Parts: sequence; structure tokens; C-alpha cells
Amino acid sequence: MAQAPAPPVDKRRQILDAAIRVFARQGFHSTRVSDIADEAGVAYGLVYHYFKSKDEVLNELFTERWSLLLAAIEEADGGGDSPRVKLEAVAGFIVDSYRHDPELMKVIIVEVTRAANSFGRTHLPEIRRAYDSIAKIVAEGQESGEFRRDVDPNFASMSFYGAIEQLLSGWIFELIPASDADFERAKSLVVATICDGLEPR
Amino acid sequence: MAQAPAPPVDKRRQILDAAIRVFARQGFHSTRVSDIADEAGVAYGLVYHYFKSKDEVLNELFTERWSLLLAAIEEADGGGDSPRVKLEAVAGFIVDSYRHDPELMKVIIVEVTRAANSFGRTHLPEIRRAYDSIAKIVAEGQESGEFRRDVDPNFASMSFYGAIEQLLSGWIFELIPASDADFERAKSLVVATICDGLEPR
DNA sequence: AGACCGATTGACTGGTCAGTCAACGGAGAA
DNA sequence: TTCTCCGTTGACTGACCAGTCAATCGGTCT
Repeated sequence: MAQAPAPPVDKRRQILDAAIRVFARQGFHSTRVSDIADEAGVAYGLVYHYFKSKDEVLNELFTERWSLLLAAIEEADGGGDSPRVKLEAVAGFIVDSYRHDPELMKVIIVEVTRAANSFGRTHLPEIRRAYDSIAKIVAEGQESGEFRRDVDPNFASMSFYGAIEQLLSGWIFELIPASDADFERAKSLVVATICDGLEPR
Repeated sequence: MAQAPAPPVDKRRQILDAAIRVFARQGFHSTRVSDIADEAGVAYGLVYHYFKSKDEVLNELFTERWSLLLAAIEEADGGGDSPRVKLEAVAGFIVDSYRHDPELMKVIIVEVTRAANSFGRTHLPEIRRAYDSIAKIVAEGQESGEFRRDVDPNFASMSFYGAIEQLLSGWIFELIPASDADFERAKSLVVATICDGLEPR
């Protein structure tokens, strides 16, 4: 009755991790299921033992990480910090996610968040929840008078998130330098750009 | 010797326009060449008379429009305006492009600009040229003292472009309202956000 | 009229994969 | 020892579709 499914957990994780690498390298679409199996060192059919389809593998990867992001944003909003500090926490979390696992973030951004016709559409509700949470932070900032009121919170949220995602894209495609120092600088600079603006005060 | 290829121009255009509609509706990947032909009201084989491949149809659409964008950015930079006005011109052009032909812009953004693993990669040089031109505007603004100097121009360029593209994405997916008034407001608000910042002055 | 030539047609082919499934193996239960 | 369960294997199939090509059409030139 009582079983110890030690290997199951193992192989499933192995397949997911392999999928991250292969998706990051070749893109979801030009990845064959056999590529994932090979990379994971398991038989083709085993992928279908643990996942309903190739799509489900990507869905799992996305959901796993995106829920962390949502939690992080909501946690940032929870504390009694100023809206600016909250935004710094959000930017920091996203940048650190990239630093911690660039391949996974690449997959999530390239194949889901920006893949509007396939997975982006599927996960729109979850993605939207992130935008909404950021908008909430902005709205609160406006109420407290720390942010100007003539910019729609949803609008600001899109700009803020768009700027960050574009930065990640820049790193992914090596359009801008991506050293540890750059990551750190980026965190405060996005927020500085969005909160203070480019023009000198 | 002298021929009047009146119909050729016609049918080719017809195919391109049909492709815009179908790509916008179904996405490049789930569009069959036969869908394009059907939508254009021509025979399957004719698509291959005018284009080397399905990819070439999309490439053509992208290049056609992107070269206009590049020209617009460079023209904006050419005049003697302040950097802020130049950025307004750039934002204005992109927003107007969307207003003028949302389907085409959707295709370009979704299938090329953000399709990092397929066409985005192919067209990286052209896409990058846009980022670079915007960065140049920022750099000039810094030299003249109209922009602060502690933000790297490439970084600012990514933030600015990323914010705009995210707005278009928001419109495309109906995450934010998209009336004519919204478009107009967006133009000045993106620039206001980036130049002045969210915090009150 | 007849020859020529590019535009147009659409049936067909070759190759590619996602997903299936029947069989194998090894660890515990009886 | 034998049975059972389930994780594991990989050959196979059915569907799908980009791109080919031989044939037809229709205008122009001689």
C-alpha cells in the first residue's frame, strides 16, 4: 500500500531540466520530443509517461516559475514599503531569476510570455495577474501621493514590465552586456528610469 | 521586349495582404500556405511563383514595414528638435503604425520582433538598428545636458522601446483599452513616463 | 494562324514528428 | 519461487504540410 516513489520524482525532474536546456537552445518548436528524451538520458516513451504531451512539459515549466513571480510581486506589495521600494523588489526578483537560471527565463519569456499565438494565449490570465499586481502597486503610490496621478496605473504597469522584459531580451540576445555588475545596476536603473525619468531633476 | 506586368504586381500584393490577415488571425506557424492562397483567392502554387517559401512571405512583410520604422527614427533624429521631441516622434510613429494597420503590426511584433527563436533571430540586425538609433537620440540628449548621464543610452533605449512594444501587446491582447483617444494619450504618456518619471516633480 | 512565354492551376510527393502501444525488467508481496 | 505492479523501453503509425511540377491558360508578337 505504502510506496516510496523515489525514482519517479527523479526522472520527472530530469526530463523537465533537460527540456529547459533543449528549449533554450533550439526553441520549443524545433525541439522534438526525442531531443528532450536524449538530453535527459531516458527513453522516448518515458516523456509520455510523466507528461500528457510536449506542450504540457512547457506548461509545467512556465507555471512552476511564474507562480513564484506572482508570489514575489504580491509579497513585495504586502510589506509597508514605499511604492518605489516595492517596484525595486519586483525588478530585483525578475533580474535575479534571470541571473539564477537564464535558460529557464529565456524559455519562459521567448516561448510563453512573448509567444502570443501559442502559449502566451493559453497563459494570458496568469500573465495578466502579474500586470495587475504591478498596476496595484502604482495605484497605491498614486493614492499616497508618491506617484503622479495623470498616468494610468495599467499603463505604467505595462511600461514598467515591458522595460524589464526588454532588458532580459537584450541579455538573452547579447545586445547589451550581462555581467553581474550589469544585473545589479539594471535593478536600480529600471526603477530610476521609470520613477525619476530620464530628464534631470 | 517591353512588357506591362500589370497583373503580377496585383496578385503579389493580394497574396501579401491576405497573408497579413491570416498570420494575424492564426499566427504564422499554424497558417498553412493553402490558407494564404485561399484567403487571397489564388491557387496554391501561385504563392510559390511570387515567393520562394512561406518564410519569405513573412520576411517581405516585416522588411517592408520595418524599413519605414528605421527611416522614421532616423528622420526624427535628423531634425534639430530636442531629444524629448525626437522620442515623441518615434513613439508617435509606432503608435500610428499600429492604429493604421493593427493586423500588420501584430504580425510583426508577435511573429518577428518577439519571436526570438525564428524570425527574430534572422532579423536581429535590422531590429538592433532601431535600438541603436534610439540609443543615439538618448546619447545626444545626454551630451546636450537635457538627459541625465548616469543611465546608459543602450539601456534607456531598451526601456523605451520595450515600454512601447508592451503597450502594443496590451492593445493586441485587449489588456488595455484601445480607442483613438487612448492611442493619442499613449504617445505622450510613454515619453512622459520615460523622460519625467512616475514620481511628481 | 502559329509560335512563344509568363502567369496560373492544383494534384501529388517526400519527409517529419507527435503520440501510441506492446513488451520488458526488476522490486517487492505472497 | 512465482506473481504482480509499474517504471521503462523504442519501434511504429497516422496525420500533416511545405514545396514541386507538369499541364493549362491567355496575351503578344510575327
